[in-house]
Amino acid sequence: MKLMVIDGNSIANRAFYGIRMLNAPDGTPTNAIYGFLAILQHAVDEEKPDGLCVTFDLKAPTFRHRQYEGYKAQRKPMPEELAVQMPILKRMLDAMKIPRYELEGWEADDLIGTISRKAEAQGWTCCVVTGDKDSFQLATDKVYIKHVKTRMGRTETKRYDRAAFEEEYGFPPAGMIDLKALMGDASDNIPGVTGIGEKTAMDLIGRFGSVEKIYGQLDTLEIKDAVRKKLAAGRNQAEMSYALATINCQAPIAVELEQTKLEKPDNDALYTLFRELGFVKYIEKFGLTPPAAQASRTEVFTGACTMVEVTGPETLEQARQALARTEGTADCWCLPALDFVAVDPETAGEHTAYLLRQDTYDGDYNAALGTLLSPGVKKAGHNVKDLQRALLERGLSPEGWVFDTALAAYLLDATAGGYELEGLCLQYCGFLPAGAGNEGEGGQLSLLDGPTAAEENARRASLASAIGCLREVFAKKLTELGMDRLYYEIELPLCEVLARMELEGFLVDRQALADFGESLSGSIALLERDIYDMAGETFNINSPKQLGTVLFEKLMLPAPKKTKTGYSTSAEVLEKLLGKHPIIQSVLDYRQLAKLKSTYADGLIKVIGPDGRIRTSFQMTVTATGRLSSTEPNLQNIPVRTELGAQIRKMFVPGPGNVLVDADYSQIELRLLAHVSRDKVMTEGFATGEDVHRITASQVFDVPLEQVTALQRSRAKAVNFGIVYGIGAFSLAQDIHVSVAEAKAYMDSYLEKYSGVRDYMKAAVEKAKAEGYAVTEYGRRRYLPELKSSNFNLRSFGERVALNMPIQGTAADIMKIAMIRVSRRIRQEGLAAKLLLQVHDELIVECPEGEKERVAALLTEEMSGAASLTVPLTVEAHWGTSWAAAK
DNA sequence: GCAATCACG
DNA sequence: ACGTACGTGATTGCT
Repeated sequence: MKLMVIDGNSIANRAFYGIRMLNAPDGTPTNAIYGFLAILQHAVDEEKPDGLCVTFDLKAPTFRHRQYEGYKAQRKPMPEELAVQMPILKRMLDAMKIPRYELEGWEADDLIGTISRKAEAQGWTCCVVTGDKDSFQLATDKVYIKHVKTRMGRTETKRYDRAAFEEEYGFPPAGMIDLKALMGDASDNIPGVTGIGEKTAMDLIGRFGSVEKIYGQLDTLEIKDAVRKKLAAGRNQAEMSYALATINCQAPIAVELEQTKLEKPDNDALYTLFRELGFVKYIEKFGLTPPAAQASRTEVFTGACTMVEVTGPETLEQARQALARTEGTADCWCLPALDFVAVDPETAGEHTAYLLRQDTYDGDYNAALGTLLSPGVKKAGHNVKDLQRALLERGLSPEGWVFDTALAAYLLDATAGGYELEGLCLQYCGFLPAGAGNEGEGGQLSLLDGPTAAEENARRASLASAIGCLREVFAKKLTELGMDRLYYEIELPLCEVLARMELEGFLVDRQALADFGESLSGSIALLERDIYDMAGETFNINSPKQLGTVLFEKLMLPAPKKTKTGYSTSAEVLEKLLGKHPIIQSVLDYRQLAKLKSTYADGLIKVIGPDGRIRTSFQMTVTATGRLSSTEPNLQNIPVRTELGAQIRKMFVPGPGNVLVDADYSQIELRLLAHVSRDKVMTEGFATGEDVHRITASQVFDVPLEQVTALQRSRAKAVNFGIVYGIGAFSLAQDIHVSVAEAKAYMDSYLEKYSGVRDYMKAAVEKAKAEGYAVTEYGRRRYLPELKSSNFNLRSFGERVALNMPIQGTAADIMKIAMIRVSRRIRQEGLAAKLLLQVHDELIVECPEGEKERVAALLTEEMSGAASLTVPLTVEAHWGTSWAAAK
């Protein structure tokens, strides 16, 4: 029999510091709980114990405090973020039916010692799971320590039984006490002998065995006289430290090993807890089901309805009629794969769900889909933009979508990370759709038998009905949070605009891209040879590790300032070394060309469609601020800043007879800063139509506008940017290569001249602190639990975000409004123009040559008119026969 | 699967 | 004393 004893506080601590911040849906930090569970699971899997229990420290002073008042005196209190997790962690253990032991006046280690001795006495093996070394002294032939280390989010364990301990330390486990008696323990404030550190102590114990033996023959030991002196002087300290470090295995607790035997968790309690914490994965892993009280609700959405598979004209007509009866009420739910349509059994008056699948439909599947999802049927879906794109690809109408559960979840919490239907359903509706977790994740179920067709259909029905349930909950919440306009008038209408943009794609000149790639290959080969020559060896220049070794060890270039897991070889570091060795320039050039080739030349060629066009995918639920992002490929980071990189933009072209029109907002974020801060000076500056950075330079450096130098303007520009990001003087100094004092002077001068901005910055942070979130002019939120953190860095980050999010986010809102307006105007005016791309403050449209003036004017009007601010919202539009030419 | 790097606004 | 700017995504190397 084997007992596993877990050192609760120690493991919670490891988990807390080793795992990135996690939050439950309500904002409660959960990283320590999550990590504890992960470590627990891992340890149980490895050790397969028969019994399991956890010990905890209590706040009350222990007998050691009475022995020595300095004991743990300088120990910092547990961080608030961890402290709030402890009661929840204990609740979790209770729900898991894992006994936990804590005793006033005793430490967890004493309890562990007591329990392990008892287990040993009854012939059990005992495994102690801890992150500290204190309990190593407990190791015997039957008791071993499983030492847990977390680093970089990974947990590693090492087993210390008596033999392993002796091998590593060179003396038996009990020597651990003697070791501490001599060297002390800073974290517990155990003094040890003054002047004796780890090395000396290890040596002494290794050679002479124990404190007792050392003091018994102190005068004759073969040691340096200095050490002998220190030992003699510290005898009292050593004896007291010995006592403090000794784990007392006689704690008065009643432990019945029988009680520790593994039991099935309390399903209802654990389900409820995991649901509160948002631990969807663990609900699946533990096979938990909703408590009976919630089950009735689940049933409505899963098993209770009849399933009609639409397999031909007859069933199609039946489904069409059912849908017609529900017209206008949005009770048709569509699965992401566009292969399932369900009708709410309650509102439709009949408990029926209709399933249409391409593989089982006998007839024109597209036509059937068009019938079920016609514009007149008001539909709710999850990721509507993708559904619309799929419909458009089949030549069907993308209209009639009135709710998107993914978008709603995103507006409710933009930093949640993912918006899987299963997780949302659990979090907001209180049940997990049937069959969730039975697939994927390498679960055993899927390895044995796949679900039967009926089970699979039930799963789909359940998922589809989750959309119906979520819609009810979300619609209410959006209204409560004042997000109706943002949702129904911005996000939802934008879906169709984006779906059409994705479908359209951007034509690229494949041949030119290939030629460019070829020419890069040539240059890269030359640079490669030069670099190898200068290095005196060949190595992988793409490997920062190898490059670091060559530059800083072989060529002995001056020690780089930045080190994390080795040398940093970033462009920023290399640029500082530019004059020192010719290899640096070559490496920088190599890096630039390699990037252009791999990511852009080769990377883009790979994704060109058969019609020569590249189709990106816009993500609407990714960013914390409300911006879009672009993936597979990312068309929002096509090079432009360097001349060579900008070549790539020459290969983005219009179709025959067409031109590209490019329109971008001029300084939209700074204009928004002027607007939201109501700063008089900045607002007036924008009203004059002068260059903002120039105006700022004139203000900050106190010179007339016409005397502003190029250097002053560029520094002012950096300050302008920095302010929007909530920068500090240090970073500004780094950025523009001036002293910190000088940077600070610029910022002070800036905030004095633009005092409205200073007031705004203060007010924005205070407001976010009071309300718990930052918000845009259109009501988009970003929750900021960081603002309450006791961690200085995390809190400072929250403060910068509180400044930046309303600005970046409002700009994103305005651009979304503009896109919808532009799209409507193009349709109203009957133009052939097509929106192709959005790059945050820029729109690219392709249109026939003859439309270019009208389109440029239209873009300018609709973008400028998308918001009315206290400053003009200026737009610049250009056209040309490539993206490069249209800038 | 993560870290380092670098492309964009 | 700390540690140093907001928001993204793709590629590469390495464990």
